[in-house]
Amino acid sequence: MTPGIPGTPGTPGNISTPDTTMTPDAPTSPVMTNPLLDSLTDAQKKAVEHLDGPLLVLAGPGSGKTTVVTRRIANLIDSGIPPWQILALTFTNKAAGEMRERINTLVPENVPGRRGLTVATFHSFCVRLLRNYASQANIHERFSIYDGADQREAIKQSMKEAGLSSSNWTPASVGAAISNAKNQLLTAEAFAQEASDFYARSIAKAYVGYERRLKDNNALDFDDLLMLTARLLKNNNDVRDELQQRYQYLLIDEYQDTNHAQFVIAHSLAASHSNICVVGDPDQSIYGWRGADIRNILEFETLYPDAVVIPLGQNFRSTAHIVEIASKLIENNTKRKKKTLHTELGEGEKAQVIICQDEHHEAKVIVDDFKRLHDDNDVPWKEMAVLYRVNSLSRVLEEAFRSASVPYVIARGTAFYDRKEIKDALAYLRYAANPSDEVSMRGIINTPTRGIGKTTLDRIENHAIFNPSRMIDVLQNPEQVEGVSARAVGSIQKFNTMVNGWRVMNEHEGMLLEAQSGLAELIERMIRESGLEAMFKKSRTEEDFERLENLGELVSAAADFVPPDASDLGMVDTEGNALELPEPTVLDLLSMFLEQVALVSDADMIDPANGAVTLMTLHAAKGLEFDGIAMAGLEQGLLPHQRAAHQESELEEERRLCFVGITRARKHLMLTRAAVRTHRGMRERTIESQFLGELPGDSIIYSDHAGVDDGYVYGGGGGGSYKDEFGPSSGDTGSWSPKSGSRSGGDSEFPVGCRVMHPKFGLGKIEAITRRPAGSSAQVTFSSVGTKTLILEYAKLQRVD
DNA sequence: CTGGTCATTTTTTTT
DNA sequence: AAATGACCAG
Repeated sequence: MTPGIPGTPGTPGNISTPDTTMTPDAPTSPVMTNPLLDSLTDAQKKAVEHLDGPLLVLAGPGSGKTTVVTRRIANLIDSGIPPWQILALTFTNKAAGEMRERINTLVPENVPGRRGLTVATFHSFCVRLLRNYASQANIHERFSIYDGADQREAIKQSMKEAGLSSSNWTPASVGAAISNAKNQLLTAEAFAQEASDFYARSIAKAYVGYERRLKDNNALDFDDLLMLTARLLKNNNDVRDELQQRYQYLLIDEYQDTNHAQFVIAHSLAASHSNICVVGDPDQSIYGWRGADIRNILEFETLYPDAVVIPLGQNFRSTAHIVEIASKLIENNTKRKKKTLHTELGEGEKAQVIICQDEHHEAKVIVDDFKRLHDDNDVPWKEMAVLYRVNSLSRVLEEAFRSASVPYVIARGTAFYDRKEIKDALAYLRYAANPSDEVSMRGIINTPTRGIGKTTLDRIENHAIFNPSRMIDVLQNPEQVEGVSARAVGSIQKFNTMVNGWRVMNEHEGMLLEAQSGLAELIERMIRESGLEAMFKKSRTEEDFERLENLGELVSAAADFVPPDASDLGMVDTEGNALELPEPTVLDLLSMFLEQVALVSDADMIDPANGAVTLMTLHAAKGLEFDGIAMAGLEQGLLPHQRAAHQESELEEERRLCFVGITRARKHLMLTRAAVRTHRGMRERTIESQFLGELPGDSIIYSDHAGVDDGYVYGGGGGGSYKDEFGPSSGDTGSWSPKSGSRSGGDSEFPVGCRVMHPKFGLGKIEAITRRPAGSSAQVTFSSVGTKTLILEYAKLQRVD
C-alpha cells in the first residue's frame, strides 16, 4: 500500500461544542443578541467579546478553545476590524487549516478584506517574511529549507572540518546544542564569544562551520526560520513598524509551546498596540525539549500587567471518570498553577488499566477492545486512536491491526518523504531549484551510480580546499582537477548538462508552459532522466515496484499542488484586496512545492475523513480528540521516558504528556503495559509506570493479565528455544495463538509446504515454521540460494500458491 | 568504482 | 533487529 501525500491542509477537525454550523446574521440586521455568543459559558463569552488589549486564555483540555478563538476572530471582524489586520499563528498546518475552515463558516466570503486574514503556522509565516524581506534579513530570496537529515549531514561535515572526533560528539548532540542556541537567538559568533569551557568552544567551532556551510549552500534550517525572523523584527525598525502597522491583532495558539524566538516574534509584532491574545494550557506543555519555554505563558501577566486572564475550566469533551483521572494525575506536578477541571457530561465509564504479558499480547488486547467498541458500542474506527510514547512501538501494533483486518493509519507525516527514493527525488529537485545546495547535490550526484564515486568527490573536495572555492563551482569544470579520470570527468559533465537542462526548462519555458502542469512535467522528466526510474524498473521485485509507485505519487502530488493563494499569504493592499502578482514560473512553483513539503508535520497527516483507527505518538495527538483512546507502554523508562527520569522538570513534562494522552478520550480510555517487552532485540522485564500509581483507584478498573490465561495459550510451537528468564509464566516457548473458537483462523498464512516469493531470493518452498513470541521464523528452500532461515516479521514473503 | 561482507551502534518526542 | 559505516575483492 502506498501512503497518501498530504493534500492541502484544511480538513475540518473534531468539534467540541455542539453548535458550529451557525453563521452570524447579516451585518445589517440589528441584532440584540450576538449569535457568536450562543451556547457559550460566561467565561467563553468574555473571551469571545474581548476586543483590544492583551488577553490570556487558559484553556484546559476540551474547553472549547478552538470555538472561542474562531468566534473571537469573527467577532473582531463583526465589530469592524479589517480582517487583513488580523494574524493568527499556530504550530501545525492542520491546526491552521482547521482554524481557517471554521472561520470560513462564521464569516462570509464577501466581507471586505476577508481574504486578507492571515492564519498560518509560525514556520510558514516566517518563510513568507524572510522571502519578502530577504535583503533586510541578509539572505537570498530562494533558499532551501533543510530538514533533520540534511541538517545532520551538514553538521557532520562541519564537525569533521572542526576536528571534533565523532566518538566524543555525536552529530545529534551537537545539533541539539546548536538548536538550543538558535532558539535563544544566539548566532554562531555570539555563541563563540560566550563559550568559555572546552565543551562550549568545541560546539562553537562546529556551529560556526555549520552556519558558514548553510550560508554557502543558501539554506536555512527550521530554527533559522524562527531565529532570523525574530532578529529581523528586533533589529530592523522599518520592517517592524511596517508589520506592526499591518497586523494590528495577534492571536497565538498553543502558547505554552512557544520558544524564545517565537516569543520575540510575537511580542515584537504586538509591541506598539498590545492587541495580543494568547491561548494555551501550561499543563499541556510538552515541547520543552525543543526549547519551548513554559515561562512564556506563566509570566504573560507580568509582561502585560493589564492583561485580561480568562480560565476555561469546563471540559466539554470527556466524561467524569476520565476528567477525574487526568486531574488527579496532573496534581502530582509541583511546579504548576492549580486549576480545576470539571465536566457535566456525566459519569461515563471507568478507564481500564490492563497488564499484558508482552507487546504482542498488548497489541492484541488493544485491537480486541477496539473491535468490541466498534461492534458492540457502534464507535466508528476513525473515532479511536492508539497513543504511544515512541514511534518504535507502532510496529507491533500495526501488525496486530493488520492481521485482524482492522483499518488503521499511522500518523507519520514524514514517512512518505522519508523514503529513500522520495528523498532522492527531492534532492534532485532542490539542487535544480538551488544550484548552491551542496548537501542535496552530494546526496544524488551518484544516485543511481554513474561513475562519480567517493575518490572523485574527495579529489574535488580537496581541490576546493586547496584553491579556495566551492565544491559546487569546481564541479562545473571537472577537467581542471588533478587525478580525476577522464571517465569521471565525462560523467560529471553529463550530470551537469542534465541538471542544467531542467533549470533551462524552468527559465525559458516557465512563462509559456502552464506552470501547473509544468511542475509535474519537470518532476517526471527528472525521474526519467536522472535514471531513478530505470534503477527501479530494472529489478522486478515488489519493493522496487513500490518505489516506482511512490515516485508516481510524488508526480501526482505535484500535479495536485495548489500554490497558496496570494491573499491567504497576507499579500493584500490596504483594502484587503489581493495584490496582483506576476504569474508564477515553474521555478517559483517548484520552490513553493518544496517549501510545503519541508514544513509538513506528523499531525498534518491525520485525515479525519478516513474511516480508520489512528496510531500516533502522544506528541502528535495534541489538539485531537477521539471517542476511544488506548495508551500503550505505561512502563518506567517508556512513559516517563528513560531520558527524562533524572530531572524533576523533565519528569513533570512526561506527566503532562500522559495528561495530554488521557484527555484526548471522550468516553473510553484504556491504559496498557506489557510485563515483558522486547527492546533492541532483548526481552526485558518491565516496571510499571509510576503514573499508573498516581491515578485514582475509584475511576479505573485494573486487571492483570500478565500471568493468567485469558483466551490465549502461550506455548505449543515447535523447536523454539528462547530462554525464559522470568518468573511465574515460566518455561513455555511458542507464540500467541488463539485458543479454539477465536477468530482469524489461528494458524499462519504460511503453512508448511506452501510456495512463497521472496523479493531477493525469488521462489521458494516453506520447509518448517518456528513460532516465537517475538518474530516467528521459517525455513525456506529457494531454488536460487538453497535453504534459508527467515524471520517472517521482516522477510517480505508472499504466498504464491 | 561497485557491490558485497562484517562490525558497530542504536537510547524520544518534531517544526 | 536494523541501519550505518568500514573494509575488501573483483
